[in-house]
Amino acid sequence: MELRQLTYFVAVAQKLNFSRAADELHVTQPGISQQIRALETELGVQLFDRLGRRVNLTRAGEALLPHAYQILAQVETARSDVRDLSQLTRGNTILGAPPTVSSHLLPSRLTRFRRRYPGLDVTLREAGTENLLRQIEDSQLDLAIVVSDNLPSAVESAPVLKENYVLAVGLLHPLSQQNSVALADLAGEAFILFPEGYKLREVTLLACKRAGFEPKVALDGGAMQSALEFVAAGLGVALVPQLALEGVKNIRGLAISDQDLHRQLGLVWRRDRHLSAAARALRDFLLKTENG
Amino acid sequence: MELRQLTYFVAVAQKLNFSRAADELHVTQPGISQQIRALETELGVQLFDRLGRRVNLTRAGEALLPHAYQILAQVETARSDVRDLSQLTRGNTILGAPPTVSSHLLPSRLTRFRRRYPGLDVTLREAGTENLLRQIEDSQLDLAIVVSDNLPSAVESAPVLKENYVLAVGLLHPLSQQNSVALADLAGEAFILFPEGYKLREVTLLACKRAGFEPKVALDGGAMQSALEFVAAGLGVALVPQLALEGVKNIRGLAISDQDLHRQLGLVWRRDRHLSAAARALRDFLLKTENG
DNA sequence: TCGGAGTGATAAGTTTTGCTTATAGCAAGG
DNA sequence: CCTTGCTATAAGCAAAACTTATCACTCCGA
Repeated sequence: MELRQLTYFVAVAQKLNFSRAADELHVTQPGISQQIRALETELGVQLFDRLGRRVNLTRAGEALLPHAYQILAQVETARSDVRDLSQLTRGNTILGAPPTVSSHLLPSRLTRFRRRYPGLDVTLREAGTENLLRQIEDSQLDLAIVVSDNLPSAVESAPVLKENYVLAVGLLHPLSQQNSVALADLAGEAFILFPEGYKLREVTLLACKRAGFEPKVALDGGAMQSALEFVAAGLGVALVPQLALEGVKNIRGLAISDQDLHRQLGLVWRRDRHLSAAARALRDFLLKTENG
Repeated sequence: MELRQLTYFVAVAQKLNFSRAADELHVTQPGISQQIRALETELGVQLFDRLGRRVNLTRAGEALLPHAYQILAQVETARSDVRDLSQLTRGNTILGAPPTVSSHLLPSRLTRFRRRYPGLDVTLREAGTENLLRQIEDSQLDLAIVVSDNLPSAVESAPVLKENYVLAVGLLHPLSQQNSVALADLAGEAFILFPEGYKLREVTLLACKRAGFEPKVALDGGAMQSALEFVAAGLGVALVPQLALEGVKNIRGLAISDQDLHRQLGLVWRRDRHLSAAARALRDFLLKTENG
């Protein structure tokens, strides 16, 4: 049983006329006759009565007809389902991002994306860069925004944003009167450190080391949200990406004058995995609207 | 999209390995690769990610898979449905018969038929011979038992039963003492006539005519059942097929000594229409158990 | 009642499709 | 680093499907 045969069968059953069916299907009549006969032979049943110039369905034909309709309809459904997926009318993409990016950069972008592609869903997963990269390699994520300094070779990337680190200080803190500060002057300040696994922790420690001191630690291991609250309360200072301070009250971000501290954010995806059309759409959308 | 391709696709999706799928399907691996690629090309989507020696479904592949399962299952259903019809596990046959046959000959036969083929239904339609033949030609009936003296050429037939006509008389009637009677002696009797369209009416009139008289009519146009009740009540006599008296009390059937009055019953079907397996089974069953 | 139009089956030849063998290319694992 | 296991590709061959040509039969109208 072949789809071609079912198609021919349905056409003949509708027209009750081999020649007309052949016209409709743009083949010649013998082709129809042959395929119908092949189908009849395979099923071991006659599907049509040929009464001289009149053609009628047999009982077996009547039994087959609804199945044939259903099968062909199902094929159409499958086709359009797959096509929808590839033509951006439907689809889901899983996007990973670090908390800072997730909460400060993505909401507006994703809202616009959803407006542009109403059928495309985005699932957002927050995690640190290392974690995200592992998930990309495991194909648990389609795309991720990560700190793209040294990426594994299995992933491909495109730059999203170059972002400076700034020193977050509470408004009551003496330093808050300045616009910038030299790290070298901060040996006496209490620092708030981020947990292991976050780039931010390494960056802070490295920067202080380069500035010639080991930071006094006021708090070690809180999340960004709580860290900022400590800063606002004046309990310490913290080195944070500029983005993290966007929209945050009671904190000032001071530029670092004596070191070039920045991170490069990149959008990454697995090199050898086929990106779905939806994922490609999201990628292109993010890259275009980030930079432009 | 072809069923072969869907079959291959499902096998590869299950095994996530082209070569193993090929083994299972008893083809070689390149055949699988080619068909999958053809399917991918047609759909305009990649269905699998080939990651070196690892194969995985893409989103599009995941979308297609359930459809593929469903289509293939539907094909199997269609196949077995049609096969059931042709292999006597299911089916319905429409059988026509005149009332006499329907009520006296068929009940026991059809009971045995149902016992032999539990899945096969028989729909019984009662009508006179002419009516039945018309319905056969219109394909409203699969089979019919009719008086098969002169049949149209479009039907084929097999003899079922040769049956004599007898004179039905009530037990109180003077003639009921005899075993046979000459029609010629019945000029004075009151006859009960059957409706137009029944062979029985013609036969009665013709027989009387040949015997040299026109019958006195006691009742014209009743059904067999009421006619027999009139006979039993002694209001008249009637020429009826022997079968009609089977199991009827208070009536005797007298053989006709001076004429050969009989009817040939035959099972008929349309010559050029394909008989369903169920109909063939019923036909063969009736012919075998009628005669044997 | 004959002839023509309509229609399906069949035969033969051609094109298309699908399968096979052989081989290349590539990644994972010892 | 080499072997093993896998898929892709190429080329040749076989099978399937389509086409043209023609026959046979029915239906219908002159």
